[in-house]
Amino acid sequence: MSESSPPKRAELPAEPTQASRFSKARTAQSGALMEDYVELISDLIGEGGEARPTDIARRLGVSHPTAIKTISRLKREGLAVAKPYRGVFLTEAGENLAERVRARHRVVVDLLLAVGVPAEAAEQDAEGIEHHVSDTTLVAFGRFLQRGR
Amino acid sequence: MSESSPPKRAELPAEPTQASRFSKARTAQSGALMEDYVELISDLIGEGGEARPTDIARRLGVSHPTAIKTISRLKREGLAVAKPYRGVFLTEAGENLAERVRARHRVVVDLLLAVGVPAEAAEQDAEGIEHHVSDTTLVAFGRFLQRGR
DNA sequence: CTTGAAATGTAGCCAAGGCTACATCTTCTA
DNA sequence: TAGAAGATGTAGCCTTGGCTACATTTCAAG
Repeated sequence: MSESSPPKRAELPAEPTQASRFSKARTAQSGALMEDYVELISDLIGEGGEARPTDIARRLGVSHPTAIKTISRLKREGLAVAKPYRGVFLTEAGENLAERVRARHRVVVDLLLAVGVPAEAAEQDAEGIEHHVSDTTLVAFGRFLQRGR
Repeated sequence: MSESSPPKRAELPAEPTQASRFSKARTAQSGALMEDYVELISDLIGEGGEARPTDIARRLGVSHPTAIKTISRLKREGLAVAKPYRGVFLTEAGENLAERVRARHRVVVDLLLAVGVPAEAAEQDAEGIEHHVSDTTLVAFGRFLQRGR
């Protein structure tokens, strides 16, 4: 193919940068649900000693079959274990993930509060925001909070 | 049904609050793609006078059929218009949305920078975060930035 | 020890958002 | 002005994350 032919039309520079930004945002969003489940299961076990699909569904605001289906994926990905009609439990990997998610959630909420977001909105928005906060940003948030106190 | 029967098991308080938080986070994420498309289309038209599906696909990092399918949804929802083999254009509603999204994006990036997030990470993360920033939080961000300068 | 309510699980449906493969249209250029 | 290249569009498939409807299992009262 001849390299000499000039661009036919506008020819934008392709910008792989922007494309990868969008891709990454979408990919991040994919694991978000898993993170929510894992964190919630960990919380439920902490609160009442067990995590039942029905409680998970209720807390997440979804139907119980939806919860059960997602729990299957959790099992498939090695984050949880569950035997039929018994509760759900986290694997080592699941617990680790839960702890990381919990820590990140705290930092995000604290940061929102620190910049003046009302408590209610901070909790609300953090639920969505946290899944898109990279490690780099998380560290920056931490430093900012440190400075502030 | 007899109200007298005591709870059989743990009986958690149902917490509609938390459930609705999660639900809202998921719903927000649903419109995210539409917002990205609308903003990008607006940008492309601004840059080169037209928005072609191929360019949209490239900038978003998806295949062109995916872009085309999403553009159909944009049309279906009254945000864009397009005639076959001609470019894509925004309706009044689409333009308005684009402007709001653009403004919000700026504020989010600025806030991240203001709290010390490195530029690269700020741009990267803002792409995902912005879709979960409520009006309340946006206003708070604005005030914080105001104070800072 | 029976039994019925609540929990759990299964089947099958839907829309969104991806993809590849293939078909068709436009447009630039030789 | 005829081709070929590139843009556009269509078909069909996949996974995720929802749902409802129905079947099965547990378990606490009676």
